[in-house]
Amino acid sequence: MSSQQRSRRSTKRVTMTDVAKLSGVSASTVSLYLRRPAEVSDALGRRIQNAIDTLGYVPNLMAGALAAAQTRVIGVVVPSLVNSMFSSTVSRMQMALSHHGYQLLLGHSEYSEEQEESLVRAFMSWSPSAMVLTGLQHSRETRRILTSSALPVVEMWELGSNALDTMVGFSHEDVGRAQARHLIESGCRRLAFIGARLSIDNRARLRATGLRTACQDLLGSSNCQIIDTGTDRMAEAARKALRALLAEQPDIDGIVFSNDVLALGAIAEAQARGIRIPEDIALVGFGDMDFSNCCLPSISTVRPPRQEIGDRVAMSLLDSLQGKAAETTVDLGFELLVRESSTRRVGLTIP
Amino acid sequence: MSSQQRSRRSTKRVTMTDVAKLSGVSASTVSLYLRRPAEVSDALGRRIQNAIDTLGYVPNLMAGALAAAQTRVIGVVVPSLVNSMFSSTVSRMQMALSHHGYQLLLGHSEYSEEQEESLVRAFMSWSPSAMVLTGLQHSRETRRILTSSALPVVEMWELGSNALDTMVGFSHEDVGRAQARHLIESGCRRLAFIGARLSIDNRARLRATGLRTACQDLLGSSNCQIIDTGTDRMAEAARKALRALLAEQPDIDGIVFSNDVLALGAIAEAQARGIRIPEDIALVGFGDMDFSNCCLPSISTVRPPRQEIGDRVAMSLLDSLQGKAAETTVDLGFELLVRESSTRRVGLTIP
DNA sequence: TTGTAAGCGTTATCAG
DNA sequence: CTGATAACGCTTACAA
Repeated sequence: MSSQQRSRRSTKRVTMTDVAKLSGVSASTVSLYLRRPAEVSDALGRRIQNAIDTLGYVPNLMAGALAAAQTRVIGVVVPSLVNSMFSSTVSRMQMALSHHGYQLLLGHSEYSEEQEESLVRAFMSWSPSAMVLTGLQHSRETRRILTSSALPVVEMWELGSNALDTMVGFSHEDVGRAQARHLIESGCRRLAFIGARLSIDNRARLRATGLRTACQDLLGSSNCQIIDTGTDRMAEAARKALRALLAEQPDIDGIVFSNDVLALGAIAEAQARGIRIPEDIALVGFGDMDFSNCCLPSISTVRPPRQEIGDRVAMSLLDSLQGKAAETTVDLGFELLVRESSTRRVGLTIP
Repeated sequence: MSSQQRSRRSTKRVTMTDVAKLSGVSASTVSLYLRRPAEVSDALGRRIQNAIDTLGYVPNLMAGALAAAQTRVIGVVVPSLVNSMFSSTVSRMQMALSHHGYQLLLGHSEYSEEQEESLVRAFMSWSPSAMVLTGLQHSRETRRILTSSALPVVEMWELGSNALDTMVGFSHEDVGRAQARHLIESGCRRLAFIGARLSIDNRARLRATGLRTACQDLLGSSNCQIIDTGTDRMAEAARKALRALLAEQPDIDGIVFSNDVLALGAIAEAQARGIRIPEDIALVGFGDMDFSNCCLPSISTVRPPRQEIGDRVAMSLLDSLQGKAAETTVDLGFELLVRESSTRRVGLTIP
């Protein structure tokens, strides 16, 4: 009758059972108290809380998640952590969601669909309660995994067709069009687009497309050069790009950049070559970075709703997590900020 | 003898048992195959892999973590996600650690000890395998929790005494001293420090202290004003701070900033007032931001080892996670980048 | 090399 | 409102 004792690793952690023992109730009551305190009598509640405090009990979320078959985790994939636009969004999401007991599992894809897929895979094994992706472009597998998971999914920072579930963002093509219209109204006639990472950054490409479309529509010319700089040392890459652009097309008078750092680099190059901004060339950036309003000339730019996106994603997530129906498309728009780099004195530039 | 059947939520997920059944082996063999494939015969291995593929099995990490009493999660707290210095570090950590199957649970404290504590608390319930904090300043409770957890802990971005476990970073006081020395060698005699968030950013304060110490040592004067701007709209705050500074002390000839955005703002203000940089006032920033080398004048600054910190933290973590002893102090140093904003023509400035 | 069975610390169900 | 007790899906000690 060897009542064999399986020796098992002794996790010296304080468990719910310990709390139950100390407070003289059953574990299920402790569990109930923790999850729905109102349903436990005051007397017991106090005793339990007491035990928790004296023991320093910390619930084991793993066990809880396993038993309840759900976690309070939300997987988030952004292209880059270093890009402060996405960080702002994530930052706001975290603030809002942590208030409701959710944790963010954060990953960056470096603008690669494969990386995104592998992150999604990794996140899925945590059985998250929801997933948030950036943009609408994903690998076939990513789409399949997410679709079949039936999880709430939010795609942010981009609007379009073919969404998985919910979209929160704005139209990048509209941004490009607005930038073009502004430059053209300022008197520019030969526009160009200088972007970083255009080959992989779908949203930047959409803005370039919008620019070109507007050129076509407003100027009747499809001659709008689009230049892709490398990915590193952006400001310097912009200088090089500007040099190349001017060599080929010296009469350029308006340039749109995929971000403000590029614009700043171009300003430096222009100053070095005696090109006047905005008189000779007007510039518009994207992102409204911290410095954009404080350089000389200050940079006209587009402010994306970076924080608003975070807030709305969180809101949407909380809604669907609580079973409420949420809007499936949230268009947050954007703001064109006209500053010195594109403000030409009237009379000088009207053709 | 009512052999009562507890009805339980049917998690329709594919489990390890399903895989086992389909491949005609036991669950433990599947488990073994997943963890140490070499110890399973090739034939079975192939069959198991097959079953996994056809079923689309995704391991449940919760269950695994619970059973093994350990997770592949590392909790990371940074002051701010939006500050790209920390993002770079985190980004590199994630790259390195994800290769070894670790996930990062990321949180930002907004430079508040209380927020940090509550994040640490939240992270602890995931029984992480390690924790990473920023800086050496933590609440008493945070220290207690971490100390008693016996987890590997890394404090990064700061060096000093009183570490919890391992430190990876550099000396901010040394940075301040180096900045002072550089300015003084360039001929400056009346220095000042303009910082954002000085009241809560311990590292910036340490740099200010270093600056003041060096002034004392090299100039024999403790007259080195330290100004704290607000936390928002930094570039504009810097303009205001510069104005205030000049009103009070018009003979200032060297200013150190707690980051490059502030320096950029000050440059704008100086240009607006006809103050020549660096001839009238020499400027040194901190952070080596993307734009620092591309504005006019380019900003002299200090490049912190942002990415190196991430790499070394990951390395250190992996070491201790594998039971190897790791260095407890890793000093990565920093680099003073002398650019136009502090390069005075010789002869002009020697007193 | 493979299988058996005992946990891991919760939550959910259901009976009191 | 409270308490037994059976899952949850996996790992691991141990036996075969």
